[in-house]
Amino acid sequence: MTVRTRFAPSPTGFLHIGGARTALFSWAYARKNKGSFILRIEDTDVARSTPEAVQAILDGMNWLGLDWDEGPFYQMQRMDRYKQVLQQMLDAGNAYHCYSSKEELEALREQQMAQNIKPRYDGRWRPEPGKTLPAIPQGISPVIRFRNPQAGLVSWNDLVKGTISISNEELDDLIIARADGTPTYNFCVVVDDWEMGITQVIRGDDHVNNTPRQINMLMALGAAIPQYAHLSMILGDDGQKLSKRHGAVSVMQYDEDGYLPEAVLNYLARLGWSHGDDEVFSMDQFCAWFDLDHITPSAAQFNTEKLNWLNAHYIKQADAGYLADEVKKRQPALNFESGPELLKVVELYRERANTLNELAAGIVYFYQLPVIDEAAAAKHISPEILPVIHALSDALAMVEWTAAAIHELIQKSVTDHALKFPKLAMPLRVMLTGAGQSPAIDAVMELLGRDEVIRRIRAF
RNA sequence: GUCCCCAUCGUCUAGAGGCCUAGGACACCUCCCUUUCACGGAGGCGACCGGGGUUCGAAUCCCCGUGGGGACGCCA
Repeated sequence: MTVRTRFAPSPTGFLHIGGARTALFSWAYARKNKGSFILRIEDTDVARSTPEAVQAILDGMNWLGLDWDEGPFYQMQRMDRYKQVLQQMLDAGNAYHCYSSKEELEALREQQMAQNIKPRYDGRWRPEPGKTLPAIPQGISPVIRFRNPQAGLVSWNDLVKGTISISNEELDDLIIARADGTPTYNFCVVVDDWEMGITQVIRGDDHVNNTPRQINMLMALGAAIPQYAHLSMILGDDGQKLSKRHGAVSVMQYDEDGYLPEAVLNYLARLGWSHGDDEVFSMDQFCAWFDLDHITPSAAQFNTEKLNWLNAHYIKQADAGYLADEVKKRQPALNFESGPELLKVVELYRERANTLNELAAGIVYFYQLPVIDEAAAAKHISPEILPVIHALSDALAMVEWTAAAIHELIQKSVTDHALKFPKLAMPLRVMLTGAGQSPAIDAVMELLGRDEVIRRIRAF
């Protein structure tokens, strides 16, 4: 059977890191098995769904390069079909109208909680042979409930967690259509997974409890039951649950912060999944290796340090032209025509940066006068060394302008004055770059250019 | 409260009864490289939640604790 997986976010916010990993695994499973990956937007919560959120999710998927084969399908555009199935279930006696008010149900819940039992619908409107239903109240539009089996066990072999069994006694008759007639989440999922021919449902483990209900409905419809794989959640850097107000950020924020999609993808792939000791791999490699057997069932804590390490790795590997473009995008105010070729500067600086933003910030002094770190200046630029540097700058005016020749010249000056190399290199570094750390000073000088180097030295 | 799930270094993980005096990666520490800071290289520190079983043998299987998480919506 051809593998068909899906990613089914609800457009109530951006695509965050947890959703991204769910999408990644679902996508990879389809790619690995030469199947199809379907994108479905679950927008039946009209009050909370927004077109902006849909776009944000699409943007996130695109940035990561998670391409889908079918969709995006929008559940709100499938209303007619849901209503048909709803009617079909009503006709077959698998569903029924319930006239209980929200207040009534709330009271029931509170009463059950007070008795320390699991709150659930008591079936007061559930038709049974020989049972007399309450009189239908006037002016109330009923909801539709699924007639869940009352005995037996629902169990499935979860591809991540192993066998999970839940007794039907734990389940109640869930609402599948609201009073206004719109179907609810669990019902839409069932109809869609069925009709879209989903073979493996890969989703967050907050859905474990929905699974037995969905299986029961699928069975009532005579539909094939897909396999389920429930991914555990991702915790924040501090071990706390991610939430809107705590650590949950859009994947696009990682773009803004200077992370490469390759790094984020590679990091996410290794969060909860492993392939022996392999840590760094491409998405092609990942798709070839990916399996559900090696997914951890336990929750994983996000670790920015490791992401940084991977990001630094991908910056070292990246095409210099790509890095240059990213730097330009991140330094819109700089005039790159006024200094050395950006490609060369990027090559010099790339291995010192963990993020594109660090790279972009690090190369600024090549294109505008640096802000001098006063502490570094005080430490390295002494009155005694100044004449030596000035003499050196005179000599620089006529040396061949290559890093090697410049280095030789500095070395000669060092020898002539019986100094150690840093005695000259450090003050030069501060004068030219503003700070006490930089790439090799001769390489910096070569790129900066003779005129600019002499100008900056003469300012002291 | 009820039900479900989870549990190896600080973190991500390897581990499917003997290959484990538990391996790798990030972080941290030391040394090397060096012109500073990085990069890179070599080392080091560091874990099987507890208790009972099963077995010749358990990180691995079972049970009970403990701890953590999730679900219990006319949200998804």
